[in-house]
Amino acid sequence: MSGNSLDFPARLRAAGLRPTRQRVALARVLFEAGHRHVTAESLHAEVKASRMSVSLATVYNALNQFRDAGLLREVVVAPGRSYFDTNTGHHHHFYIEPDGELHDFPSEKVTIAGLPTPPKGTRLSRVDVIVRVRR
Amino acid sequence: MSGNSLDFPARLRAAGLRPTRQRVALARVLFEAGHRHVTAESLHAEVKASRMSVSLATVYNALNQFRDAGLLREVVVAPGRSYFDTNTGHHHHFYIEPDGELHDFPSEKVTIAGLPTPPKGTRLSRVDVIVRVRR
DNA sequence: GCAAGTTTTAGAATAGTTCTAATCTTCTTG
DNA sequence: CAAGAAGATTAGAACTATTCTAAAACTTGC
Ligand SMILES: [Mn+2]
Ligand SMILES: [Mn+2]
Ligand SMILES: [Zn+2]
Ligand SMILES: [Zn+2]
Repeated sequence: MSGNSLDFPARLRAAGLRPTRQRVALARVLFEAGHRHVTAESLHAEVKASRMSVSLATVYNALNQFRDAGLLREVVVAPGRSYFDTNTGHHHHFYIEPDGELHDFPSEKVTIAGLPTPPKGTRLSRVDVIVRVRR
Repeated sequence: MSGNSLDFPARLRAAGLRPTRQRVALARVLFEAGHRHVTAESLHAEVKASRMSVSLATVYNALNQFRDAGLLREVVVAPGRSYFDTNTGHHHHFYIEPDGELHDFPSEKVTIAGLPTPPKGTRLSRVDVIVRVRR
């Protein structure tokens, strides 16, 4: 009884999205294995290799819709490209600079103490920790 | 006896850069007041308003050279644009999401405990903390 | 099955950034 | 301080990631 069933049409419907062939194919690639970090281009290449072809515009549309629906989270670590993360829970990232690889690490064991209060008139939205490493 | 004198030609030379008219004008705008966070476009607009005109290509060249020389640091917080930061010391950022504003906060009072060790074959390069807030 | 609303798509458009190559400036050397 | 070499600036073209447009193809509820 996992909250993340493999019935992708149902999961899309639950998120308020019509389960079109393209969205189901993308959801399958994104969610059927463990957590993933993809770019629009990498996902497009992957889904193309998996028989069903989906246009790049649709990949961008789906990634933005999935993010807006809370199925994905967007991660900005490098100028010029966005990553989309199937892990929507609290966690942080290693970013391996030369190859552009992202790895999760849990936020549970990490303690951030002494953060100042947000500037006047603002509310906290999210705290991102990016540990940049090189080979 | 500040390490950051207002003799911009000398500072540029010390960084291994020829003190051309354009670079001196940009350095003045960037470094003569306190710490700043600029984008290429915002710096271009600012320097244009200050009498001397500098092409956008030169602004990009100078920002990249200043960063490579250690005079600036590049901050990636939003998809599609880079910020350049005149504060090159250890510190972290508030990012005010709707308006794209960046504010520093010192890393001295912030303690990050329990960070996992970098993946095999990698060395730590930098830890970025971005506190995203909205109005 | 049909109509009504949605989605997909190819290709055009846009935004931020980098590149090209001609011109101009700065520096070195005599 | 003049001349030449090396380096910098610039306009505009090119490039990359992403979004937009509008026409054709789907999905859905009846
Ligand atoms: Mn987006
Ligand atoms: Mn750059
Ligand atoms: Zn992640
Ligand atoms: Zn800063």
